[in-house]
Amino acid sequence: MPRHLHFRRLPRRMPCLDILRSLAQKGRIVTRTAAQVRQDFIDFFCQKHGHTFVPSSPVVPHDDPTLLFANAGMNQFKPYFLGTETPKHRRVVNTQKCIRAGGKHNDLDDVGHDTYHHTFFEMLGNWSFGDYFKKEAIAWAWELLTKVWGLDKTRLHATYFGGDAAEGLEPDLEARDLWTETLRRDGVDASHVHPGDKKDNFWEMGETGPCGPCSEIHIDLTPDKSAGQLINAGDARIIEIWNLVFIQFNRDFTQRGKELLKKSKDASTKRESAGLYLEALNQRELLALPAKHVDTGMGFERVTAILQGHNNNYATDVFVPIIQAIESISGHVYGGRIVTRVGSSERENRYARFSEGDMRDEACRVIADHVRTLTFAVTDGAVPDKDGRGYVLRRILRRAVRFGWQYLDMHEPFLCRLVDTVVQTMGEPFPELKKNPQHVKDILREEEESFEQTIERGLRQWWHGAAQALMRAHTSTQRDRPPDQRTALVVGTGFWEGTEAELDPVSGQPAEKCHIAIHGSAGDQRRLRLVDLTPELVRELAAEPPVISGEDAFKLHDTYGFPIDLTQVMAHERGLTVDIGEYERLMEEARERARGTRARFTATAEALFNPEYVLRPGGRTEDSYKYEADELEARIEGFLKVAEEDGASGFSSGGPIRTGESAGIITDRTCFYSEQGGQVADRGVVVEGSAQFLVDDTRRFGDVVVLFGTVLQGEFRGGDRVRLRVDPRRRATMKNHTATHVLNWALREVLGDHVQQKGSLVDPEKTRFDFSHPKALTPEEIERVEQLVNDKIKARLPVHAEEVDQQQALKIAGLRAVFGERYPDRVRVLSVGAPVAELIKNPDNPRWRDVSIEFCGGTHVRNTGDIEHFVIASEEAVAKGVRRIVGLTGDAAKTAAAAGEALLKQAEALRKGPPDAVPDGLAALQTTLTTATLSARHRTKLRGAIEQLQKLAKEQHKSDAAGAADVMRQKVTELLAHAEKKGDTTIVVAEMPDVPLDQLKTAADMLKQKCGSAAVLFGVRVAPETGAPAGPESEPGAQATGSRPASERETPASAARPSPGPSLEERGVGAGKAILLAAMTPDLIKKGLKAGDLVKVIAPLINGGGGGPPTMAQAGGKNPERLAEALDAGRKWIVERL
RNA sequence: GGGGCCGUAGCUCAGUUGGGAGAGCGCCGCGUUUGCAACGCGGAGGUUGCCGGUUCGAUCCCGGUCGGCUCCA
Repeated sequence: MPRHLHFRRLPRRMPCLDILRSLAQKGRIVTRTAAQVRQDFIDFFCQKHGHTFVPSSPVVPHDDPTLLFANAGMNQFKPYFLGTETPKHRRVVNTQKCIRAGGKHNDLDDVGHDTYHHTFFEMLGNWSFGDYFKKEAIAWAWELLTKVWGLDKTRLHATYFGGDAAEGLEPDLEARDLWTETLRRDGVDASHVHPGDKKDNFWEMGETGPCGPCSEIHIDLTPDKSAGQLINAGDARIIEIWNLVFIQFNRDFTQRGKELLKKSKDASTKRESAGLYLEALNQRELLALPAKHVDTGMGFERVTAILQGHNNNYATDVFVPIIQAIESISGHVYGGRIVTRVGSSERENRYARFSEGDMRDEACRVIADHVRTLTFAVTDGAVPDKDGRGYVLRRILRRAVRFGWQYLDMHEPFLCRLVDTVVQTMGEPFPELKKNPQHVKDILREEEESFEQTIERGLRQWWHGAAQALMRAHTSTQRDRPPDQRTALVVGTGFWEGTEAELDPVSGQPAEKCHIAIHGSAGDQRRLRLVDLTPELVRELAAEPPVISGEDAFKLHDTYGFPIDLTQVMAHERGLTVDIGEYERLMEEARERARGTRARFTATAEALFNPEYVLRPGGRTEDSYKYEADELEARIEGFLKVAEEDGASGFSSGGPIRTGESAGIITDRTCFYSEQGGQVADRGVVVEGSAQFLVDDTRRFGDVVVLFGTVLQGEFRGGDRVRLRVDPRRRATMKNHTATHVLNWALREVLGDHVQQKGSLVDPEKTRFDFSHPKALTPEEIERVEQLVNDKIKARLPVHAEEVDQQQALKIAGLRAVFGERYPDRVRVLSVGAPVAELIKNPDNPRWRDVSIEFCGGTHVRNTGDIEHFVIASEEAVAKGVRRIVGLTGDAAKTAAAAGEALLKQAEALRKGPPDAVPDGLAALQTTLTTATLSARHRTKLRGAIEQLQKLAKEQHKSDAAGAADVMRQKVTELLAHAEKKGDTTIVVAEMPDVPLDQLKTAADMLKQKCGSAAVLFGVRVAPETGAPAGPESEPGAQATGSRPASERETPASAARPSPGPSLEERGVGAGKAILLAAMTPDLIKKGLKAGDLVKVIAPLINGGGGGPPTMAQAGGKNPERLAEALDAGRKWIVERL
C-alpha cells in the first residue's frame, strides 16, 4: 500500500443537484427510495397507461446459448420482434436484471474507477408490441420524468435520429416534431431537441432484422445548465437517462444483395469472398414493418441517483447498505474517494493507480458491485466455472476477492458474508433471492477458498520469478564492485543448510558476505523467508531495482492465474519492478491468437445458430403429432439454406433443393421432436415418391420447427406434399426418457428430498441424469434405486400425459419441477401410474408421492413395461455436490446385465484356476472392466474380485522373484568360481538365463561388490513368445459365431485376450530377442572402460543398439543367434583395454 | 472456440543429453527415552492418469485421450 495517498474527495451530493431539486416543479422536494423509484415506474405504466407487468427473466438465459447473460430488457421479448412468437400482452412494463461482463458489452474493468459503471444493473422499460408508437412513448416518458418525478424540465434534452445519407436513412422528423411540440407546450426551448447520428440514434439487432431510430433523454447536471451542446460527447456533466427505441423497419438484403451474397459464398478466395460480402452489405434495404414496436430502457441505478440528488450511483440506497456491510467486515471507513489517474490512455491509467489514490474506496465499490452480480447470477443457476458464463463469473469473483485481499486486507472469504445484505436490499422486488441464499453463500465461499489456493500457488511462482530477477540484478551489480565488497547470493528451493559454498558471482571464490533468499515449498519456513526480502536488502544486493521479466509476469498470469496487479504490488513492496511493456506485448500476442480463431468461428456460428434472423415472421409448425406418430403427411412451407462459411443463411419459400444439398425444411406440421428438456432431437427421413431427404437434426425456433439435413436423392420444392418418417431409434429414446422420470422418483425415494434434477440427456443409447447429492452413492443405494425402477417396470404402469393449467398442476403433491426453470401457463404433466385428471381433481392425496409426476414435453412409452429392463451403468461426480447417473434400458440393459454376470463367472474361474494364469487373466479382466458397458452393481463386485486376484498375483510374483534371486545368488558364486582374472580385476562374461532385467542388474551389482574391481558382461536369449493362444474357445460365454469384429470389443467375454502363458520376461520383449548387460567398477571406468561404450560396440552384432551410463549399460537386439559371438567380442574388448 | 501448465507412494512434491523409480511427512514393527509435533534402526506402500507411436530400451521424446488448474475470446 503506497504510503502517501492522493485523492480527490468526491462530494456526496453535487451542489448542482441541490439546485435541480429546488427547481423541481411545484416546489416539491423529491426524495424517493430506490424501491419507490422502481415501483413508481411500474405503477405509472400499469395503472395510468394499461400496461401489464412482466417479471424479469432470469439473468442467466437458459434457452439462449448465444447470450452469456441477460444484458438488456429486450432479451426475453426478442421472439416478439422477430415475429416467431405472438406476444400475450401488447403493452408491457418490466425491470430486467442485467449483467454486462464479457461479450460485446464488457464493463468489468471499469467498475470501481468511477461512479456509474456496473456489471449488474436493472433496466426499467416499457414496451409496445405492435400497439402504441412514438407519440405515446414520448408523451409518457415526459410525463413520468417531469410530472411524476418532478425533474426540472429545463435540464432535460432530447435527441432524435438525424438521418444518414450514406446509408440512405431518412431523419426521424416525426420524433423531432413530437419532441419540439411536447417541450414547447411546457415552455422549454426547441434548442433542447438535438439530432443525433447513426451510432447514437439508430438501433439494430444485427446485420439484418428489425431495427429503427431511437430517441434519448439526457439530463444536464451543470449549475448553469450550460452542457446542452455536450450531448453524447462523453461528458459526465450531461448524461443519458432513457433511451426510446422505435422499431419500424426490417432490414434485409435486396435482390442484388442476395446475389452478391451467393457470389461471395461461391468465391474461390477468402479475400474475394469478403469483398463481395461487404458489397452485399451495401445492398440492403429497409422495409417498413407492418407491426411497429416500442422498446425503451432506463438505467435504474442512474435514475435513482439523480432522483436522490447524487450523480454517484454508489451513494444511493441501492448500494449504501452493501458498502456499510463491507465497512463492518473490513474496518475501513468508505470515503467515496475517486482515484486520480494520470496519463491519457486507458492502459496507462491501469498502472497509474499504484502510485496514487485511495484504492480502498475503489475496492469497496468494486466489491459492492460484484457481489450483486454474483448473488443474482448464482441465484439464477450459474456457477463460477472454467469456461463460458461460468468463467465470466469466476473472473468477477476473483476481481472482487483480489481488491478485498489487496487493499482491504480481507484474507478470509468475505463475499459470502455480503450475500445476506444483497438479499435484504433486493429480495422484495426479486423474491427468487430469498429462496435459497445459503446455496449462494456456499458456492461463493467455496470459490473464494479455491482462489486462495490459486494465490498460494501463484505466490510460489512469484518467488521464483523474483529470485531470477534478484540474481540477474545482483550479478550485474557485483561486477562493478571491488572484490572485498562483493556479496554472494544463494537462491534456491527448500532449506539452505549453510554448508554449501557461498560464492562471489564474479570471481567464483568464496565470498565475505552471504545473503540468502530462499523460496520453495518448505511449508511455513517459506513465509518467514518471504519477509526477509526487504527493499533495503534488495538495495544492498543490487544497484538497480531487479526487474521481474515480462515472461515471468505473463506466465504467472496466464498459467497460474496470478493477477498482474498483485505481481506488481508485491514487487513494489520489495523494491522490485516488473517489465510491464514485455508483459503487455505477450498479452497482446495471446489476444491476437484467440481473435484470429474467433473470426472463423463466428462466421459459421452466426449462420448456423441464428437462423431466426431470416425466418419468416409469423410462421408456425404444428408439432403436437410428435407424441403420437412416427409418420406424418405434411406440406413443405419453405427451406432454410445454411451457408457453409462466411455467407448468411436465408429463407426461401420455393426452393428447390436438390441431391447433395444441405438445408433445413420447414413444414406446416411435423411429428419430429426437436431437442428440448434434455431429450435429443429426432432424426429420420422426408420422402416424396423417390425423392429422399435425410434429417440429422431437428431444431425449434420460436414456434417454427426446422428439419436439418441433406437431400439424398431427387428434389424438393415449396408446397410439396411429403411424408415424414422418424427414425425408429426414437423408440429407444422413449424408453430411456420414461426411465429417467422413474429414476428421478426412485432417487428421491432412496436418498431423500434434497435430490434436485440438475440436468439430463436422453438419447437412444442411454439416459444421463445429473442431480444434487453431496456424496457418492453406496453400492447398496445404487442397488436399491435400480430395484425400485425395475419394480415399476414389472408393475406395467400406464404412462399418462396431459396439458393442464400451470397453477393447478403446481398444487399436486410430489410434483417435480426443475429449479430455476420458467414454465408456460399451460404445462404438460407427465405421470407414471396415475391419470392426470385424478391428480388435478385430488391434488393433496399423499398417494401421489409414490408416483413420478413431472412437467415434461418429451416423448414417452405408453407403459412402463415397454422399458423392459433398467440398469445403472455408472455413478460419478460431475461437479461439487452434483452426481451423474448413466442408465440403460431395453436390450442395452439386458446385454449389460448379462455381460456383468459373465465377467463375474470369469473372475471366479480365474480364482479357482491355476495361479499361473492369474496375471494375464487379470490384465484382460481389467481392460474389459474399463471398456465394457456394465452395470455399476457388477462393476463394484468385479472390482472387489479383481482386488483379491491382484493380491494373489502379487504373492505369486514375489515368490517367483524370491526364487529367481536364489537362483541368481547361486549363479553368481558359480560365475565367480570360474571367473577369468587379469591382475586384480575380475572379468565375468556369461550367458544368463531368461530372467527379469532387475535380477540381472542385481547379479551384476553383486559381482561388482564381491570383487571390488570387476568388468561384467551378461547376455540373455529371450525366449520367443509362446505363439499358441490359450484359446478363446475355452473362454466362458464366448460366441463362436464369428460375428463382426467391431462389436467384439463391446462383448466382454471376447475382449479377454488369449493369455501368452506364464513368463517372467521383460514386457515388450518379443520373439527372438537378445539382451546385453554390461557393468564396470569405478576403477575401470577411470581406465577408460565404460559400460556404455562396450555395449555400443558389440550391440550391432546382435542386430541392435544400446547404451547407458559408464557404470551400467544395456542393449537389445533381434538376432540371438549371434549372442555368443557378441559376448566373445565383448570379452576381447575388455581384455584389450585392461 | 483457441492457448499454457500439471497428473509419480496415503499426503506434499523431487526426478534431463532416454538406461536399475526417490525425498519429506504419514503408516507399521523393533529399540532408546518415564512425559513433547523427541531420537535411532528396520519395513510396508508404485500399472509414473489412460491409449498408441518412435527406440534395443520411455516417468522423460511425439500423437491422442481423460481428469485438474489457468489465460484469452
